[in-house]
Amino acid sequence: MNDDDIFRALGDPTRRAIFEKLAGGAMNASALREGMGISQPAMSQHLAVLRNASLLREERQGRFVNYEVDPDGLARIAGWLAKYRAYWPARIDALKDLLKDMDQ
Amino acid sequence: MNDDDIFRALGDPTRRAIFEKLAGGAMNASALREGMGISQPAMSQHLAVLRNASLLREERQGRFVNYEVDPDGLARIAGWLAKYRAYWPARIDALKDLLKDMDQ
DNA sequence: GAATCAAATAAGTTTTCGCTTATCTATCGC
DNA sequence: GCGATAGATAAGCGAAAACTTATTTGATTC
Repeated sequence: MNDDDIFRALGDPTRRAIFEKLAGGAMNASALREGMGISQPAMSQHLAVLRNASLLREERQGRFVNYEVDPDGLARIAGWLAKYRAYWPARIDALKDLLKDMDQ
Repeated sequence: MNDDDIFRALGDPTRRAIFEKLAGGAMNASALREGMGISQPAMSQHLAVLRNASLLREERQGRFVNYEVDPDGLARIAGWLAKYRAYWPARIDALKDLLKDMDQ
């Protein structure tokens, strides 16, 4: 797992959509596939890329494999971003939200 | 400019290296090229991709073109990341640093 | 204007990526 | 064990991406 894997994984719009969907709650691969017009192997391959980037974790449950967001990958992005905080404009709503959230 | 352009731009290790270098201070394309074994057109193409993703800004100065980090792209990543803050582990040094920085 | 230098663009080639179909592995219920 | 289902893996193909060399554009200096 490194920055390269992470950014490359997120560079694909389909994978970002998958990640976004999983952020709403854990799900198995078949459930994930619903809605997005994607073949089973394609989904499996995307999941492997995301998992390999520490953006997802898998947990086998019988015949199904449940996927969920892995905070490690996100933390890594946050770390990368933190290196450039000198450049962030002072007033970004997202950051203010973040501050509020972390402050309590 | 959208998330797609941004993540795709950062998906390439050479471009991340260019960005990292510029984060240390504005620089023209030739200066950037020093150290990294990259041809002039390749650099120019990479810069175009980064600029197109709002990660860099250019400013022509006579015969040279000075490049610098554009906060817009970074803000966009921060925004993307903020959507998933529910998943961030509470104790990440990078985030604590960030908090300290923003708090004053 | 001519020569020079920084950078962008054009065109072509090679490598990488995302997809497909086909097959394999693992777990279930009978 | 057998058939069915969830998911992973293999192999191959077409499109996109990153590079190359060659050329062009723009600004400088003489």
